[in-house]
Amino acid sequence: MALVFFNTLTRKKEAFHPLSPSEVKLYTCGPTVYDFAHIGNFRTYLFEDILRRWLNTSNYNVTQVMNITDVDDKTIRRSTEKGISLNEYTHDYINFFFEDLLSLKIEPAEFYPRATEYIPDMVQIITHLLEKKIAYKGEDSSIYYDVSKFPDYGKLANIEVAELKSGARVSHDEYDKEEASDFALWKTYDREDGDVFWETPLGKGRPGWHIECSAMSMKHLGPHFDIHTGGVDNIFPHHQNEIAQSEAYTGEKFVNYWLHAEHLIVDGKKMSKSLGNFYTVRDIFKKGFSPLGLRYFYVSSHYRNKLNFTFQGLQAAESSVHRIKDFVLRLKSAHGNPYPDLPEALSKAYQEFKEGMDDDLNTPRAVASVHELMNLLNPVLEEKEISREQAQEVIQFFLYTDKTLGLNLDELLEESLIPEEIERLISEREKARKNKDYRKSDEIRKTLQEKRFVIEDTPSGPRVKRI
RNA sequence: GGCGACGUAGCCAAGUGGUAAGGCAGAGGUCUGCAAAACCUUUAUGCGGCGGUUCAAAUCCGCCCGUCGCCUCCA
Repeated sequence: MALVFFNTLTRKKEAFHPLSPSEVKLYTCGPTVYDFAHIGNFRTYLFEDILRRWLNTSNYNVTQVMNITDVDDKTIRRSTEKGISLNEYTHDYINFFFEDLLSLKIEPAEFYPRATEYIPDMVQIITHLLEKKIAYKGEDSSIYYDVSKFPDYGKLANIEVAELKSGARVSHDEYDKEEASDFALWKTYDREDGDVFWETPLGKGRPGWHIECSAMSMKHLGPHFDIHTGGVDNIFPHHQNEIAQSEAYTGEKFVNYWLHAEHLIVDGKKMSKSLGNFYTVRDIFKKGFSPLGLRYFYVSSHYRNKLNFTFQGLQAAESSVHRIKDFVLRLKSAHGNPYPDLPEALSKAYQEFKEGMDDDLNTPRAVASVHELMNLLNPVLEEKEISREQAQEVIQFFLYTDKTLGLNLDELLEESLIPEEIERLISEREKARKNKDYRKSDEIRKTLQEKRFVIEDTPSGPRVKRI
């Protein structure tokens, strides 16, 4: 089976065909850097990482852009409150964001454009839209997009614009635009903006939110590209508006596949600071959970289903990661007789992993194939009925799956090399144990623990692990 | 009010017509000087409820119940 994605645009699973046979152009909506990103944000970024990794594994060359929104109402307000410049303020949160990406082993995108660095590109698009009479200047001198000029407006979210206009939450009085459903491309300068403004042919002001993504995506990926992703909350209005702006500007189709990640909820409820169920990834690590555990937790659910975060669930993920790591280390020291059924089991595992991933990134299915193989081989390993060469083949399978799952198994295998000094202590301890000198053996175990190695005695001798 | 998603074991989660994957937790066991870890066995006559279609339904249809999301700048 070939790779299929659920496309929000058609609300169907579609076979994936990039515009250019081996290249994929991918735009992923990134953070607004007004605060630390939370575990819900990272669910989406992790989904995008899995997407990127699977495309790579499927032999596509991926060019990924992730924008950084470093100017908006919140960043301006908070930097003003703190009494520092917008740049100073966002600088820190950009760094924190990259640290968090790194800790979760999210592979870097090719480009991380910042909104403030693309003002001229936005101005160019807006100017063109004004010339085409698709945009207009409102009573407050801000520039708005006239959605009635875009026939398919609302299609992405399956929303009728006619109903929008009478929507309960929209009050006409508050706006200087002609229709409540129109949206801002350029916001004219307001006192509250402080020293955040750009003098442009459009007037003194700052960009609206949606326009940055149109400008930055098209700049790096061209007017028409393959995949655009984000959280479900971005479907409307953000992504709809991007389509309207971009297609009106270029006259051609903007994006072929729109993929959206469902939200993470906490204890069955929307995460919010007032409920006390709001966590950043840093909060999670402070509680003693590992980045890989959190990664596995995200992967254990399909990206289009709501994911209910609980500490019990996270603990389960941690346990699963341990089990996988342990299995891989066991494989490393395997040396027995060849296991005749291995080739069949392995090819089945490869096939099921691939089928799961190809089916709209069904990670729970893919992960199950890994566990099934472990369930089959653990008893085999117990009986030493697998050869060193075969164990290597199984390790290759795990490394293959790990290119997508990202549990750092390659590093684990490298680290599993035990320094000579440690080996010496282990054999010394074994000697003491044989002589029933348990005081000495326990002492050595303690010493090893201080050097961050843990000993596990098994019928076939001691095993050592790094902690 | 409009649009939409979801409801499978104690918890998490696959499965969209052929008789319930997988994980965690629990229970029992193996191993062990102790410890820790690991490994093995085991856990849903049933998939929110009630009807219907069918030889066959978690899967299709209808109604109901429940949870949640979006509906103008929240991933």
